[in-house]
Amino acid sequence: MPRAATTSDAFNAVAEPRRRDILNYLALQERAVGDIVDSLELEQPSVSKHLRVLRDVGLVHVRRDGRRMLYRTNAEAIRPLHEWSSTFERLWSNQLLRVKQRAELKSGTSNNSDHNIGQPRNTKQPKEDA
Amino acid sequence: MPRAATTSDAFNAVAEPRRRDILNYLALQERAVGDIVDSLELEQPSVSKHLRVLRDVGLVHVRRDGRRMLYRTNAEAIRPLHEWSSTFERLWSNQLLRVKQRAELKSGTSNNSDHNIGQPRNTKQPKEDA
DNA sequence: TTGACATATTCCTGTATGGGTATATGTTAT
DNA sequence: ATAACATATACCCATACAGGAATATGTCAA
Repeated sequence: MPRAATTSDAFNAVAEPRRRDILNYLALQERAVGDIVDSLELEQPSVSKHLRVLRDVGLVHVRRDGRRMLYRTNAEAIRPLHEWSSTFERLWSNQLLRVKQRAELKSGTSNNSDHNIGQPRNTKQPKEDA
Repeated sequence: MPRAATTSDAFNAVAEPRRRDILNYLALQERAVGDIVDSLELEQPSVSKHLRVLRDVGLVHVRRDGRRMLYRTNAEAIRPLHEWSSTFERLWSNQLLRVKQRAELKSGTSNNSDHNIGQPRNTKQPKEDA
């Protein structure tokens, strides 16, 4: 099986840098395709294709204005991504803290006691190691 | 050109659901490959391959323990993802707010005044529309 | 209707997957 | 040295890109 479709979810859609650029660009104002082409310096067909993907995943909204199509980022659709990454937020604080502590007191006192993100499905806790 | 390599950055690496599962699993404790295999119910070679990708992107740390390899999530490497998605945080609040406002007062008073994420490169502002 | 303008879609192609299976590499125990 | 255990790599394959070029679709203007 190849990689999952870019249209399968926000994670896959956003993996492409140009699409992130587009989302940034469309975050505050709705814009016409031509504006994206000019501003991001991409080929028009390329932009249309990227927009197609973003649209399929719900990352952008579209509206017709005469002959133009106005796109705008749908921030809501980015939330899952943000929430998933937030799961690790406190971890990197801890990790930095740990490094600090190790540097200050040169004794090996490890503190391990975070929260939920542990076992996903089976919850089949092996030995343990830290 | 096909899609960018999964090892090109965290965004691409994390696009694969199994890899996110693995990162979740390795978030709190370092674990041996076999434990991941058992817990996530994946084939061993598959897990090794995913770990290879995660390792190349710096999303996990490895350490040898006898014949076992102990992996652990490197939360730091997830930050870029979190920061990018955070850019849109206030937007979805605003969008929800807007919907609310529209529902309450049925007059069309749009408020547009966010922050930076607008033009990426050229800064070629078209008309305006909200 | 015809043409200009704006955007979308189609076709073609090289390539990097991810899964499955088999096998190589590395480490410990006997 | 040999076998068992733990992981990593190598192969093979079907597939979904993403870019480029050409063309189709849709809308407004004259």
